[in-house]
Amino acid sequence: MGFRFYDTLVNEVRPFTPREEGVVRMYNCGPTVYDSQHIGNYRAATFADVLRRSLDLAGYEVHQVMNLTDVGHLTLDDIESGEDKMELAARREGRTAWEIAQAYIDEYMLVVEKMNWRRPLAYPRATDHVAEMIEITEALVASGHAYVTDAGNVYFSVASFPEYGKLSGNTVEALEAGSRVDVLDEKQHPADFALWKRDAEHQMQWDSPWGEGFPGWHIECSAMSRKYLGDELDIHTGGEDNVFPHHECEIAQSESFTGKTFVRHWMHTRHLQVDGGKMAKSDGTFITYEQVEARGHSMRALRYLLLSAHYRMPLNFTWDALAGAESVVDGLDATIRTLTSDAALAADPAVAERCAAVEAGFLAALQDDLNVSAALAHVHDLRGFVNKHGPFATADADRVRAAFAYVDELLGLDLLTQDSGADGDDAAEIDALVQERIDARASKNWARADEIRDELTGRGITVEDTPDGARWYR
RNA sequence: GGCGGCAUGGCCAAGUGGUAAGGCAACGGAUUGCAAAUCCGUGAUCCCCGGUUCGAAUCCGGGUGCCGCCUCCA
Repeated sequence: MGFRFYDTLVNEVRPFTPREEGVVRMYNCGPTVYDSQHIGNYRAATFADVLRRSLDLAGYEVHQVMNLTDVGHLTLDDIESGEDKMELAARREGRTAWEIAQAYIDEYMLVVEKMNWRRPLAYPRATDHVAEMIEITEALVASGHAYVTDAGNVYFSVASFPEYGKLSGNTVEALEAGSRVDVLDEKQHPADFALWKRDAEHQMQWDSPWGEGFPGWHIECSAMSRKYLGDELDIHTGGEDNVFPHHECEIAQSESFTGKTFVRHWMHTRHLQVDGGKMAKSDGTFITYEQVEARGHSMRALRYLLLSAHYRMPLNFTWDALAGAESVVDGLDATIRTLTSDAALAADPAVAERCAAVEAGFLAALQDDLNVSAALAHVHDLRGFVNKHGPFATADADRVRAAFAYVDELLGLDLLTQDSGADGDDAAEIDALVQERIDARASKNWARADEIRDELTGRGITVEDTPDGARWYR
């Protein structure tokens, strides 16, 4: 069975078939780097990561690209009052737009590490691809899909693309009627959007056939996806807000330019809510990894929380929910940490059988439009099975670890490589204390035993007594 | 104002026609010197009203609430 994904274009779940067998070309709308990313942005990136990892797990060769938007992100339809996000941030922070972009890209890459998102083939920056954008814009002007105004701005003409609106369900007529923005005289239709802008105040300027200026926002994705993945993409993802106008405009540009179907499968994720309400970059109420860590939570827990809900369902972030996710991750760690094997035992056929069933069920759930919640039920089944099983034959223990490694290809929690802290500088000292406690317990000196355990606890070390002796971890 | 999505036990969250997955928390029990980890057990008729059906969380209609898009935003 192959994958089935919801396709925003047709509003239903349908079979996914890439253009080239075994290869998936996927473009993810990435961050705009004029500010820190918040956990809402993390959800979108985690969705892209889950999708990518699911395809990896199923054996596809995934050609993934995620853009970094570092220019042109302004209110395209209103040049008079519109403000470029980069320019605004530059003024706010007293730095140049270029410095702003680099600083937030650096921070984003830090989050990439923390959230354990697999790296795409490329993270192209818009400012590095202005030439490609100009190339498409020129062609669109030449073919009559775009026009140049007296002011030197270039707009795409939605009237030239009859299918405009097919992704979002908007119609050109409805957009015109519902327009809340004053129509610019220079635009032929209120829904026309900018491909190139001239603004002497703008810090970022490039030469173009229409004079110095900068590119519109939408054109970057058409240009960069084409450069790295070709004219026809298998999957294009983004947040639900990207459906309109961004992706609608990309379709118009790209398909007018190439004459081919731009994207075979459009996938969008719902926004994250916080305490039941909206969370947006423009609100100033956003939560970042810094708050999560300051509250003593791990990024693994945040990752688990964000991936545990279906991407098309609302997910309400609460600190309670994050604490719950922390418990789940701790539980998985505990199961793997306490997994024991005994070379004298004979293999139990039920182990390999159960592991295979878990893996198969896990993948099948993912193939069903990324039903991660259902997939997680299989992980918990494996966990319960292992906890109840007792010591494993060596080969069986390896099989269990392989099964956890399999699901971790998706979960990305580094389940098998958690550091127990046993190789720390003070490990020998801790071993000695643990041994002293063992002796104390043997002589029923509970006071001393508890004293030692309290001291270790204070140092962030947990001691567990088991039938096989005591063990500790940080 | 227009368009769209969602509403499942304390919390997170699957399930699109046949008598409600899974997890977290809580509580009771086992185990433990006490813990930790682990095991066993306990909870919902699915926002409200009406309809279709032998049968609905699942389909249809109405209502309420929340969210999103229409304007930069994952």
